Amino acid sequence: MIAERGYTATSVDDVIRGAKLSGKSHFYHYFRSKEELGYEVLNRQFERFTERGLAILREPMIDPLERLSLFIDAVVALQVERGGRGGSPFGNLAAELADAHEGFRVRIEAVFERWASQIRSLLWEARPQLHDDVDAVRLSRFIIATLEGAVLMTRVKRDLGVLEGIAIDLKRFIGTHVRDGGAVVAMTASGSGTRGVE
Amino acid sequence: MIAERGYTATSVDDVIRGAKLSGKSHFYHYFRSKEELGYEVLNRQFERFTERGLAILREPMIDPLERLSLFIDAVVALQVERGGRGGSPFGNLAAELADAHEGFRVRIEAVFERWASQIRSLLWEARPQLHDDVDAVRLSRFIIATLEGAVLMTRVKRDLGVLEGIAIDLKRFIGTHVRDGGAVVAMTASGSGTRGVE
DNA sequence: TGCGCTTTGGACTACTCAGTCCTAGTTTCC
DNA sequence: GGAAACTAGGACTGAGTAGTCCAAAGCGCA
Repeated sequence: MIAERGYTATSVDDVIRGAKLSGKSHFYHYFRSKEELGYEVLNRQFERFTERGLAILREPMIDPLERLSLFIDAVVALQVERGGRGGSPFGNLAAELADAHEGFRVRIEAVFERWASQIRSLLWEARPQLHDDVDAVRLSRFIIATLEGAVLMTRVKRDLGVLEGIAIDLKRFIGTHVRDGGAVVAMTASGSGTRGVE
Repeated sequence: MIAERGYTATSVDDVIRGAKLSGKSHFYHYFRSKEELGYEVLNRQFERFTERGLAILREPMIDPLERLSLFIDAVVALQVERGGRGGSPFGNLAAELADAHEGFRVRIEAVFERWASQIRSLLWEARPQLHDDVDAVRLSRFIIATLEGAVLMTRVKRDLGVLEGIAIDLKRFIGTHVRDGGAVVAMTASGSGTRGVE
């Protein structure tokens, strides 16, 4: 509920009704405040994202750049599953609370940082295939920002084709960092296939 | 206030206090509802953005790709002005209301569409300098999504260097769409210069 | 049997929210 | 002069908000 409707717009009573609890006392038996619930939700969202998304970045048997491509596909797939609604739980909370609530801000910052560090170490692993001047810090931020922005635009336009198109361009951009050895074509090869129906 | 704190988090009473009005009646003399105020705010934000941002895309005396680079610089500068706080008024409202409030959703969609169409026509103008396979629709969406995502990440990390770095990469990506004629270096040349202090 | 955790259910506080209604004085402009 | 628009100020409704408090069950386990 928080991921879809936002933190402020989700009342404790809504949560209680949604979870079919008996009343306030039941809720406050487990959470000291709504804030604490929000933190816990953010934690669990990140855990889920770690399992279903970031895990791909660490697959040891697959070529790192291929993994990165698969990860981008996974982000697209996750969004398709939800029908393009809801968007990114991190991006949503960030937009809502980054300026207003320092507690959330630092936690969301940590989420992005852990995400970025996963990409950085993948990039480090792929370094023999990449140009020497590739800035892993900058590129990892670029990838995250573009994906977050893409998910947001997709939600506004209600068109999953937006996300798919941006994913293709993002892969292409990553491909420009790859040495032109001839053998490496991982990035440009695997598009996500189906285009959204307009 | 709405751009900074969000629509839901900004109460009508806050607005009245901020504008030093005498009371509710004064406010409701001009706006039928809070919703209508929100629409008007969105309109004005877009007008301001049109004047101070999108105008650059239409400058007739400057090379189109150079204009695009300058526009990206302007987005960065606008964010620097605000100290990285507040983020994009469109992105914020989008994240907050895209799923919950159809009236805002369509209006924000229209904003992004008008923005994208400006970039598309610039790309059309620059077409002699670009590769034949450049997809203007997709590229325009990519640029907007990346900028929106970058502004959001910058706000979370409280580091303007994030936005500046992404802006550089974005220009570089646009540069990969340019024909290698030798003369065209507009994109890679003008970085925004200063790096943020970490 | 008895202790402690969990569940149930509701009453209650103090506050904020958008929006309405009413009255009265002040500009502005035709 | 007079109508219409604007400013001022406050009382009020009805609904929702986070959070507290209390009392009585149900529960598992030693």
